[in-house]
Amino acid sequence: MTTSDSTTSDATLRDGRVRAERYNPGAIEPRWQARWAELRMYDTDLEDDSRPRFYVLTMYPYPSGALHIGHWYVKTPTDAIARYRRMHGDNVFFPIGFDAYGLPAENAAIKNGINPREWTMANLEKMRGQLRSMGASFAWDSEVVTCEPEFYVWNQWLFLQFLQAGLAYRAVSPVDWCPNDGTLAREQVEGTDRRCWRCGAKVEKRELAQWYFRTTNYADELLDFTGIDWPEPIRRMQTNWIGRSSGAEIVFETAPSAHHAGGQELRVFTTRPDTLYGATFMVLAPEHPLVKELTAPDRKADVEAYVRATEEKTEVDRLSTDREKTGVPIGADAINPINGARIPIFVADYVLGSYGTGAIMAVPAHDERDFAFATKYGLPIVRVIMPRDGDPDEVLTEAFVHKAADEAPADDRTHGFLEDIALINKGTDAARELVMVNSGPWDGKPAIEAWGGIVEALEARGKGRNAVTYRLRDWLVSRQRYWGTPIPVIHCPTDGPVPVPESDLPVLLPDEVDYRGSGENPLNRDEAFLNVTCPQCGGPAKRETDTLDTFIDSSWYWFRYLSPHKADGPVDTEMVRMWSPVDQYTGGAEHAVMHLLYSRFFTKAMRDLGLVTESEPFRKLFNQGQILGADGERMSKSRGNVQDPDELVARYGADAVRLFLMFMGPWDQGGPWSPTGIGGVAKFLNRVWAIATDPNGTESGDGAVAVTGDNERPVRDALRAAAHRTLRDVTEDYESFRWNTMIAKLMELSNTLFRYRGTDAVELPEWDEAVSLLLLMLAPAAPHITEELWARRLEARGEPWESIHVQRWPDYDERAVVEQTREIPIQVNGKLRDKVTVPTGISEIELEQMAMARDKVAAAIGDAEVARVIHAGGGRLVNIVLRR
RNA sequence: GCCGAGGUGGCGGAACCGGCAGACGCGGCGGUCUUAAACACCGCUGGGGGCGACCCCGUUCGGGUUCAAAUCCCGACCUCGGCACCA
Repeated sequence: MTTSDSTTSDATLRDGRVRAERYNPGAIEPRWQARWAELRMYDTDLEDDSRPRFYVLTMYPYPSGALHIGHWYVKTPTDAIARYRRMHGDNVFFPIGFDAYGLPAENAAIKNGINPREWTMANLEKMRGQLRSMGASFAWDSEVVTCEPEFYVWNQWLFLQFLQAGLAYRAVSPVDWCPNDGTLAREQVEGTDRRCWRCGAKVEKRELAQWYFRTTNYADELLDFTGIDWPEPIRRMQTNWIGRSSGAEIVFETAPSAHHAGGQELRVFTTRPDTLYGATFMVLAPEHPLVKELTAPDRKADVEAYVRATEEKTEVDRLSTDREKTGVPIGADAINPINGARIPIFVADYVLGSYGTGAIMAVPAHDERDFAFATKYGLPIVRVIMPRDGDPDEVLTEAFVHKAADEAPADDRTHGFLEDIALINKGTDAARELVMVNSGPWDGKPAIEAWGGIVEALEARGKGRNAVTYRLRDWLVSRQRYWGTPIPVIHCPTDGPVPVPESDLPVLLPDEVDYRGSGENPLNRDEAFLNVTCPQCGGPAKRETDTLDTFIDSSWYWFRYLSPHKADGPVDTEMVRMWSPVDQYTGGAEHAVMHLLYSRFFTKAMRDLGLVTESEPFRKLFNQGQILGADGERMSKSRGNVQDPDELVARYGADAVRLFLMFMGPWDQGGPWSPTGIGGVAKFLNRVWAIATDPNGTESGDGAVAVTGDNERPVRDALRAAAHRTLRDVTEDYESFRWNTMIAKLMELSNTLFRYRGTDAVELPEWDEAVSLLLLMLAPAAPHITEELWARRLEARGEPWESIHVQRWPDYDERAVVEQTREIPIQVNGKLRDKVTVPTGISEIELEQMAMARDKVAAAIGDAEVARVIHAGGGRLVNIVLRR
């Protein structure tokens, strides 16, 4: 391949010299992109068993219309990882695809009357081109597009398997409902004021029959991150989201009264069974199923009014923590199973229907919320735990909250509460100093003993047991939307919901849509889609019109990359076995409790269905930061602060944009977008170009002297030292994705080489080696310019072309990096006074003498007495300490 | 309120283990080249003082440990992200 034709922009200067060819990314980049595609250089032979496999994955984009700079920010450094691994000889798989189902397509359809499929496909085609303009080494032959039947049929198939395995079920329950977007998963409701994650509208509650996936089955396993290397904040967020609390379920019974026979069981969950004697009332959530039944006739009006008021109350009001507690008595009592005490029952909205059993035993002495409620309504407060030397009659002014588990080692805590009985034995002495009071036989005993002892006592009588509760809910997967995977279910008037037989899959999503300008699911009006016969009885039935949450697609798409067109199953189990888990995943932290948790759930569920062998999807995860708009706000079309990468690419080239994004700062940090500074990396690339194409150029630095016989050796050593030290340090930076310092070091090397430009040094083999190393080190980050310069080097030597991207990553030479001399800072009393340059092997005594002999050092010491001299860090620094 | 990340020049950031604070780049100032501008190239650029060799101050703030602290400890303050009556 000839390389020196199209980029030439030679100009003859007035003095007759020919100006060297300038770096012209606009000419180079598309040419190499086409060449790589033509050679299918990045398609992966998945069967290749001869090399180590490395699966690099970046979160697939939603085809929203156009790439923005944020896509570049995550994808181009990920490409550098892929290219770097390839240079280590790995068989790298770096696929790409599109998360093609989702709301924006429908919103566009409603607004502009465009068919969602056409809209999506047009965007997708445009974005394919943009993705290619990155010069990323994607394995395009493995592309997955989730709105294609060959993909979503397996969503349906998996749904049926889940159904059969009891991992999917249908239930009527209050769901989060967005007026624009319909049903939302709990994770898709954001903020205290509960807004839709997509459109920002206020989310309401609605009672609907919906499909769920049983994520809670895996709650405990999802808490276990063994074997995966994920950022601590993500693990924390998931752990908190799952919210495991260990405690006890205790059975209260209603007391007989004028209107009620009593004996009705009321179960509560508590993390503090040790406080059972201090329970002075009970609270039911307004949604609690027994509220109606237990309410006394004379309390009915009040209770109903309260329950209705709760329903009407906005979620903002209900959930704000600092709101005053409210509630009403229902006119019934309960019996405390431990001591037979009769305590009143209230309904109050500070108890949530959706957590635990929807009912609590209230222990005002030891719970802040219960304390506030009891104080407000004048209910008794009975202290049951106090310090060993405390006064049992002391009046509490606030709840005495002391979680025994706080005394246990932090590692053993789950959510700050007692993990299990075994933990009690780990309680420290401080915990043992908290003793029971007002608790019958337990008085005087340490609270941490009562914790388990009381549960045991209850258990013996069938009134309680150890129990674990999670904040995690099952995953609501139904969406009242058109543009998604149809749920493969048929509703029959006689047989109820009936799964579509596997042989009838896929249930194709009809392409013709009639929106009539409303947001209502058009499937509800599609008679051909709707009317079917029941697979069981053959009678007329209706198809389910809800579609699956698009997060289902992203919960297993990376498995599908390994066999995107496989027609007889969702995954190729053998390929998955070879390639799983993904070695390196990159994407945004905003998916912490959604995609990244769902993916773990799916992997475990698919494992239990025998489809995959691994339990975790992604071995290593890196969360890059987010690029904000110049205004510091999230980039969005509506704010008008979106940066279009195409403009930058047109002006500076893809390599410069890639480098600039990497150079901005630490990758996990992100930050507001500002194009100031992109000129700096462009200048760097220009210099690299000048160094490689025109070493004799004159517009160079003047730091280096001409090479003569006298100084040839030091120049050679200096060139080698610069190149090999850079290689040593840059390799480390690549390994830990520290792009900004990696590029800074390459800039330093190029600055060094630039200073030698135009001198005889460029005739030395060490110069050639340094230039070669510079290109190799830069290749993963700036693939086009390095490929071009590499090709020219080969051409100049008459060697056949071979891509720089298949070269081996070089090893640095230990001998080259050894320092002959070293500059040692000399401190007096910790203040820098001078520096001395000494041979590296110098003894401490000699160094000390040299240091003392320096004028500045002597002046700083004056006539004070030297107390001692510190030689720090293996001769890195000398500190002379004076006697005071 | 709870959990997490962070606070270093005019700006983005570097300093990984306590050991020369400010690498690298942007911006700014001065200069070379040019009719001019752009490009390119060279020099200076944390603050203050001094003619000067140099000196003092300086990593959000206040304490502490240490020969030595941006780095470790204690206590504040501020910014960002997540969760939010979870019994």
